[in-house]
Amino acid sequence: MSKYNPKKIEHKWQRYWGDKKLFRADDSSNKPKYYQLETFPYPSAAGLHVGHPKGYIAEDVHARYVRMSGKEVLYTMGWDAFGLPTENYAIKVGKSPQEVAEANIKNFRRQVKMFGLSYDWDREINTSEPEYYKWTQWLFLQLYKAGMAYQKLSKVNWCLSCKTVLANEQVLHKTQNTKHKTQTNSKSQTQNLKNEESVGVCERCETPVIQKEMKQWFFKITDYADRLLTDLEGLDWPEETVKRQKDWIGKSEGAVINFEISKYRNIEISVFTTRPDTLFGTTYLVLSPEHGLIENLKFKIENWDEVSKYIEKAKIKTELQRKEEAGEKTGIELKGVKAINPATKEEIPIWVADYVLGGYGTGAIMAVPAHDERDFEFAKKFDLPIQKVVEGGEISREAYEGNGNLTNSGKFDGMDSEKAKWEITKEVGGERKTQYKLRDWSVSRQRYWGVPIPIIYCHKCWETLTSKSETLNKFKDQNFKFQTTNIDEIEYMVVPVPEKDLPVKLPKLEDYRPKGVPPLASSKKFLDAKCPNCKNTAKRDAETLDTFVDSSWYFLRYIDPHNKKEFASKEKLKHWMPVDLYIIGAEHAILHLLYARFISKFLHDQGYLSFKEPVLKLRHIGLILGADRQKMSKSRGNVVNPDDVVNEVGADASRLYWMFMGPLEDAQPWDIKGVAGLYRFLNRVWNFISKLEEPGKENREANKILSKYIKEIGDDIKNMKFNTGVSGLMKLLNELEDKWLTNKQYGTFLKLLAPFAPHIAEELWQEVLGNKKSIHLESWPEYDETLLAEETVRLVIQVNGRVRDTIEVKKGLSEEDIKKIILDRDNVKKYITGTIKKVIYLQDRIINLVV
RNA sequence: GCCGCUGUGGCGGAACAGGCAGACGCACUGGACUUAAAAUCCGGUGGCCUCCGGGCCGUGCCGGUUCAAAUCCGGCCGGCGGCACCA
Repeated sequence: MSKYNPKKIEHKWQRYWGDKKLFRADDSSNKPKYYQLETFPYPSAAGLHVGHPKGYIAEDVHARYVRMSGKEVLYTMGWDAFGLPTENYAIKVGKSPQEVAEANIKNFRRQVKMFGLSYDWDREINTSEPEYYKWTQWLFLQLYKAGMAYQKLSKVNWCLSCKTVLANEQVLHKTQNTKHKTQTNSKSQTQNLKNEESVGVCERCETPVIQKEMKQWFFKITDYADRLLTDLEGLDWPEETVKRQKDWIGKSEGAVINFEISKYRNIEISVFTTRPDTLFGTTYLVLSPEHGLIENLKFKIENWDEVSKYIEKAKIKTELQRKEEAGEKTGIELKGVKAINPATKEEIPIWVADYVLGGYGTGAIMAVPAHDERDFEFAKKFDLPIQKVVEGGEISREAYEGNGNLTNSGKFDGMDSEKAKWEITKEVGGERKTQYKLRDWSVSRQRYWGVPIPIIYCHKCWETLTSKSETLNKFKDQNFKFQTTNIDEIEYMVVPVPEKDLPVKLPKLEDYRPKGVPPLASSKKFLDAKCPNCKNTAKRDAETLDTFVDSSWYFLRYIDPHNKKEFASKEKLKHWMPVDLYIIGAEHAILHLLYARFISKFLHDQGYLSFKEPVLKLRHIGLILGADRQKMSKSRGNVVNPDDVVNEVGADASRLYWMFMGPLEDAQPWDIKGVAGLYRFLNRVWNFISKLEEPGKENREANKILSKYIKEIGDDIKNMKFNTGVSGLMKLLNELEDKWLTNKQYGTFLKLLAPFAPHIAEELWQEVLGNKKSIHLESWPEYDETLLAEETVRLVIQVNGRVRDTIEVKKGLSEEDIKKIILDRDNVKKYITGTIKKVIYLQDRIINLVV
């Protein structure tokens, strides 16, 4: 008998499955479809780390089980290849991003393949290939046509020295004082950090980063806010993920109320409030530094110098700094102007403060210090009046934010605040309004390694447009909601690249380093374009799309990855979508999933898709931590490379170990020592072949045991409890160990093992048992109910709630039967000191005698 | 600060839906085999006490509900993650 040698068999079967295309997803199969999706990885230079395989193996075990259960499974892999880290790495090593990405993908593919995952490799995609990004650009154009893609000025992180936009993750959060590394108490360390002033600096040159307004493309995701919220109902998603999406969308209901400016009654300040019932308690207004009205009031503001200085300072603060300072209120009064409270008709002061955000609501608030904690703090600091208008708690040290009956509110006194909200809104001519925190999705990136934005800017068209109305009509015919833009003081017509000209290919460059303009702008060949409309010279948009756009629709491309006419055929989409199971890290709970849902809804509205929600069932994978229980990172030096693990014990034992470590969604520390147990287990499976029995001498007891575990292990996989599934296999083998099995019985065992350890199962199935077809084409075994019913159970006997005895009994006995049997037992009699007052009996499980 | 998750042996974890806490594995340990070691196989392993029959305690802490609590309720403490002035 040969010894178990994973190296010898694993590669062999991987090639066999690949050559036979065993896991090809058949579009025209008449089996029920099942679409399984997992995060397609970002192929970094570092290669796979041990966190990746956890989700992949779990999906593979599940996919193999679902196939054995008679479904046609679509399960494949691709590469989210565009993105900043690759570009930066390429610059660092002096290669092109194309070369780097290609090498990374090659390495990732090799690593992924060594686990023997049952992907349909014919559907592999790569977001950085023109065949893919052509459709990303097409998607952009559809959004543009529908008026869902537009340009506006927006704040970006800008490094004055590198002259480039920085992503949030490129802004280092640097503290002014040096950290004391000897400090061991983590609590006091956090305390220290909080007291230090921090600034955002460029990761490359350490120059402080400022906020700069730049023209950026946005997708109008806010149009879908309400549907993104309500359609979350009914999805089989982790509760916390649904909640986080809801919080992110941030729906709040309130009213917009206008305040007149005293003496200048034609100017009004609009505020959004969720508490119009507290209007009588509004003792001042606050504008955000960005508020447009401030400039309008310039000549009426007596302390303009101070005000403009405050505003300038506030504007260059990075988002990080603003977050840091949260709680420390600053602000300045606009002297010389007053607003009129529409409820009390009294004059109230107007302030500017950066605790009011420009991007939310109307960028201005009515301050009710008695009933809002932030207003309260501000009022205390600047000595502003506090007027209580809701009967509730004391207002001395903090605001009362609850509901109650009104007071000091004229004719509304005594009214319940919920009711008063809308009564008061009506009284002052306000308007009920629903507000969302969700902002439009900024998609422009001033970087090279991404999808070029398929837009051309034409000055000539703009000139004609403004002089001749027939051009205008021409654009109308094209069904575009036409837009114009201003770049460096020159006006342009925004002309979308015609679909027939897609893809706009990403050119190779000499130099990828940022130089103040996007890298693509330095390529004259790329930049110069013929206007598709007037045929004159025009220029291309030189920026690229956020990589979240690439990944917002990749699961649609898997369905029809080689389609040259459409992003995917309608029939195929209808057949395979929506996704039946998506396993993804919790870090993607908001952005990626929100964007994917948004794009699906958009394409649905455009008539391309027949479903509203792309993912029916979602599960998260927990992190694999280092042996030190810290997040794995290069700097901590606790990173484990999966290559080493697979080299050591083979793919099957590794797969089992990943699954055995613990629940899928929990984080677990990596402990290589644990792998040994799984390797031992597989050896025992292998060595069992010396105990195979002739047919006809089937051991009935073994069938009972098998039946029990067919059910248990199948249920575990279905419920994605892979850890107990593996322990089930071990228990099963332990229980079979002293028995002889027929080939058929051993084959049943191998089928249960097959989803978890596909190579060894295949080897034993074909080479030892002599089967001619792959075990992975077999059906999941059926269990015998009558055998399950024959099993005896161990009944627990309690007296006064304490376990005093156990007894082996047939299933299904009545309380009377049980009592007859147990009352004679010494262990029971011993504890029954008086009369039995009460008996609690749970059939086949427990009997409790209360005396 | 707010929100979410989480706390079980030396370790990873198990325990249907309130019903034997610690399955399964790691590590450790006793034995068999071996000249020896490795591998393998058989056994032990929460703590304390024991007259060796067993008894008591035990799932972060305090209290409650129940015949019965790791599980349900109230309060507190620790760990992890997310959000962060959203009017």
